[in-house]
Amino acid sequence: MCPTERNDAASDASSPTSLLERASLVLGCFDAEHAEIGISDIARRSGLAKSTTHRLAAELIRLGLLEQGEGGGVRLGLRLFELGQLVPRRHALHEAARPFMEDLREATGNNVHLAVLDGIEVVYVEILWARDVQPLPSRVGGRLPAHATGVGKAMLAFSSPEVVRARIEAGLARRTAYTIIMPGALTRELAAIRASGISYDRQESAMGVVCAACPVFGVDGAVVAALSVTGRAERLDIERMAPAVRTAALALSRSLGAPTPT
Amino acid sequence: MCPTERNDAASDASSPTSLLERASLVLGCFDAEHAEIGISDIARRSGLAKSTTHRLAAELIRLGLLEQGEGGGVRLGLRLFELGQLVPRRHALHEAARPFMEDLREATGNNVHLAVLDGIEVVYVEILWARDVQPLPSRVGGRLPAHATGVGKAMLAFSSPEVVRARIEAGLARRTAYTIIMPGALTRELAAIRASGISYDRQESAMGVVCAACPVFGVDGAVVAALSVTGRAERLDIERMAPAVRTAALALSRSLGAPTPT
DNA sequence: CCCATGTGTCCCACTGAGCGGAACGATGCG
DNA sequence: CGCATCGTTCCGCTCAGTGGGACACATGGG
Repeated sequence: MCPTERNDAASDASSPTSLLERASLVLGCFDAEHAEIGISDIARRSGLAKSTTHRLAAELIRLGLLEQGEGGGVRLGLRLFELGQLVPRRHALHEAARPFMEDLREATGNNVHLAVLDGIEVVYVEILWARDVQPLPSRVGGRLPAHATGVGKAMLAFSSPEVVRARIEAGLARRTAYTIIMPGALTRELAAIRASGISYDRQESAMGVVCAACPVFGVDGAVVAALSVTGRAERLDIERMAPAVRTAALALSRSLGAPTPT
Repeated sequence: MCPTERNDAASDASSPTSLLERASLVLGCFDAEHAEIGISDIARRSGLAKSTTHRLAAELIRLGLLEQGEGGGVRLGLRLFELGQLVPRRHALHEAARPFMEDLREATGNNVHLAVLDGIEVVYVEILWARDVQPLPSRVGGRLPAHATGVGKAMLAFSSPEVVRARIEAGLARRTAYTIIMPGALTRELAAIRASGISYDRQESAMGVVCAACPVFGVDGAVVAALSVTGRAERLDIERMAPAVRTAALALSRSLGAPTPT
C-alpha cells in the first residue's frame, strides 16, 4: 500500500543518472516484509519506467543478484548472500567476536548484539538470542539511525566530531517518546558516555526495549564496533549489566590489537 | 600472482556488454583470500580498462556496495551484507532449519551443513561446527559444484533431469581422486541415492573429508535444500550417521509443509 | 458477456552516459 | 637516479540503455 511514497523518500526528487544507481534502487526495494515483488511494483517503488525495470531485472537475474520467485515476482538472489558473507567488515569481526559474545550471553542470560557504524547509521552484524527467545525488533543486517540506539551512541561517542555533526545535520529522527532529538542533549549524552565508557538505551530505539552497550576498538585505537546486552524493559536491569558488557568489550578490543586505554 | 588468468576463466573471451555485467565482474573479484584489492588489480582480474574500473569502483562506493579499505584498496561494502541477509532462499530456510540442525549436532557431535542448489552448484547457507572445531574447507556462503559434494548429489538426485543434464554438460570437474567425473557413474549414483534417500561423500569434494547428506523438500514436494553431517574421514563413520541425518531432514521437510513421502 | 484494470513482455528510434586511450603526479624499489 | 606501478583525471566518440507505447493475458465487477 501507498506504493509511490518509497521513491519520493529514496531518490529525493532527481531521477537517477547512472545505471548502477538504478540497479541499486531496484535492489533497495526489497526488505524483510517485501521478500518477493512484481516488476510493476518495483517500477512504482523505484520510480523507474516499467520497461526499464523489466530489462534491469532480467539482467540482474542473469547475474544471479535477483532470481525468479514462485509467485511470478522476483526476489533477491543467492549471489547477494554469497557476496554478503565475504564483506570484510562483517567477516573479521564475526570471527573475533563470537566467543566473547557467547561468554556475554552465558554470563547475563540476555540477548547480545554486535553492530558496526556505517556512516551515520548502525548495522547489526551478529545477534545471539537469549534462551527464552523474546522477540526483539532487531535483525542481523538491520540498519538503524545511530543516535537512537545504545550501540550507535557508544560508537558516536568515540567517533570524530565530523561524524557526530553529520548525524546531527541529517536530523535526529524520533523513534519513540524517549529518543534523543535535541542536538545539545545528544552532545551531552555522548560526553557522558565518553567519560563512563558505557552507553545506555532506555527505550530510545523501540518502546519496551533497553540495552547497555560499549564501544569496541581496533588496532589503531579507533572504534570499530559496539557490543550490547539487550532485553525488555521490565525484566532487564541495564545498570547491572554494564560491568559484564564493558569487560567483554575490553577483552574483544584487546584481542583485536587495540592499544590499552589510559 | 598470475593476475591475468582469472579474467580468462571468468569472462570467457568476449568483453562484457552491459554495465551491470562489468560491475558484477568487479564484485566477483573478491573472495575469502582477497578481501581488499587495489584498482589496478581489479582491472587486471576483471579484464576491464583501468579508467573504467576506477569510475565503476567510485560509483559502487557511492552506493555502499564497495568501501574504501585501509591499505588504499577497496573492499566489499556493508550494504552487500545487508542485502545478503534479506535473501529469502537463505532467510526462510535459516529460521526453519536452525533447531533441527542443532538437534543433529547434539545427536552426532559432528559438523552440520545446510546447503541449497543454485543452478548446478551448491551454496552453503548455514554451518554448525562441532565442539572440537576441526577446520573444514567449507564456508557459509561458499559455492561448490553439485556433483562433487554430498549435499549436491542429494539435491541433484531429486531434481529434474534438465538440471542433471546441465550439470553434466558443464563438465564434471575433478576436485579429488575420488570425485565422480564420468556421466554414467553420476547417473548411477543419483539413482542409488533416489532409492536409498541418503547421499554419501567419500572424500569426493576434499581429501580427508566425508559426509552423509539427505535432501529437504518444500511445500510442493520439490527439493529445496540438503542437510549433512560432515567430518574427517578417519573419525567419522558416515553409515552410522545416516539415520540421524535422514530423521532430521524428514522432520525439517515436514515442518516446511512437504507432502509425506510414499 | 464485455470492458476496465491489472500484470509481464516486447519493440525501436533517439541520445547522452559510459568507454578507454592517454597523460598526470605520487610513491617505492633497485 | 630511472623505471615501474600505483591511483586519478580528462575528453571525444559511439553504442548501450532509455522509455513511450503496444501487446497478450489474467482477473473481476457490472
